[in-house]
Amino acid sequence: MSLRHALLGLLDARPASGYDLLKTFETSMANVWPATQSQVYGELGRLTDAGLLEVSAEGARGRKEYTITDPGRAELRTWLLAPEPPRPVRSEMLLRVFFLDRIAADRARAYLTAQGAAAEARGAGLAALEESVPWDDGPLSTYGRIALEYGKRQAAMQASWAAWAAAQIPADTSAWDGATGGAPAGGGEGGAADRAAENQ
Amino acid sequence: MSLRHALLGLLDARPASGYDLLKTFETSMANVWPATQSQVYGELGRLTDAGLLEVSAEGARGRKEYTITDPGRAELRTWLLAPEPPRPVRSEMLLRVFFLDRIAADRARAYLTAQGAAAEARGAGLAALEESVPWDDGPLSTYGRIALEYGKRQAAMQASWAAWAAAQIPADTSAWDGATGGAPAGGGEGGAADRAAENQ
DNA sequence: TGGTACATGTAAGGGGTTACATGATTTC
DNA sequence: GAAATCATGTAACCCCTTACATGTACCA
Repeated sequence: MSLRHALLGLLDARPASGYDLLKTFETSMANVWPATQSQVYGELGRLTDAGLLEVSAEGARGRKEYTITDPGRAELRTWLLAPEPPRPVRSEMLLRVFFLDRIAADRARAYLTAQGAAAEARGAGLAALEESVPWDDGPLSTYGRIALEYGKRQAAMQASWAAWAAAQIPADTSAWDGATGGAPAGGGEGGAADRAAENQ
Repeated sequence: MSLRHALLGLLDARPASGYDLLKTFETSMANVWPATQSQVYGELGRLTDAGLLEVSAEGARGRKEYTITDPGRAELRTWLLAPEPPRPVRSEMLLRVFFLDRIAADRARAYLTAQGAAAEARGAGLAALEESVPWDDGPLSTYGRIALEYGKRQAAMQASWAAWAAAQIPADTSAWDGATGGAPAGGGEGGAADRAAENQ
């Protein structure tokens, strides 16, 4: 239930309306914890009912400004300090890799190359962003740079992995014929790829 | 709707029962695309209704063995070849980083250090797994190694990022007092951290 | 006055998690 | 005979996405 904590975190910095928060979710937070209009308004209502937020002002056009309450701040700090168990990770990309032996080798290579190109584009976008931000020595700059650095390193890792991976597929895969997609037939020993993805 | 494709991919290799598939989701696929019992049995029913699977045998204890059909294979290949738009990514860890200025610097440093240790443990687990698998030159080994390598590189990247990040937090943060969590007050210019996370 | 931005809300449906519920077969 | 394993199914609930629905204020 982290949308709740994202809202508390943003409102802990300054009061805001649903509309204000929504813009943040569509821009700044878009790649960390995106949320839709429907979700934001709904959760603001629930947080208010729960006493973690309160409506501190009502403005023109039905605008409601929300302010975090003491219980809300307590909840935020609890969440920040509690090492909750990591949620299950799903990677559609790795799922595809898992089954890439079902398509022709050149198609598989093209898929990996495209993934690499996409990662490089993401990395370039982040580098440009880093240049455009006037960093200082304050906490916002420090943690902002840390978050941005994660994205840059992840993009770089994905790009180099994809290049490496594409090169792993041999130019001549004629020896694979018959083994491709065909059942290893044995009643349950599982293929190497099965075991390999464990603990990814 | 990738659970569907995970099931088709597994059944494209060999027929299996829901119970068999379930074991795969709890072990081999656990870190690529985990799924629960509830989900697997439900989706197998829906896939059968849709004609992408068929019940090819019924065994003891009500066991049903599912086999992929031609339309099922076609759907699998379509999915493998279609570059669908990437789904939104959510990272609870980065969301916490985003708000780490709300807690004391030593707590923040401890959080990052713990993340690094967890990543190192994952990496070690993958290295051990790699050692234990009898790799060959076949397609299963090739794509299995590629998937595993992704996990190893990601773990290494996370560990080194976490170490770097912890070191970014200055030993003396007394200069941060007052700026921490306090609203920049301005009506919407946004802090550096906001902008920094953009496009992560 | 017409368009854009501001501003909030609801409804339907998909996918996932947890928990409940049941029964057959094998193994010790 | 008891326990573990095999084997399937259902119900409730949560979170998210998309789409529908409505109305106000500002600006050119």
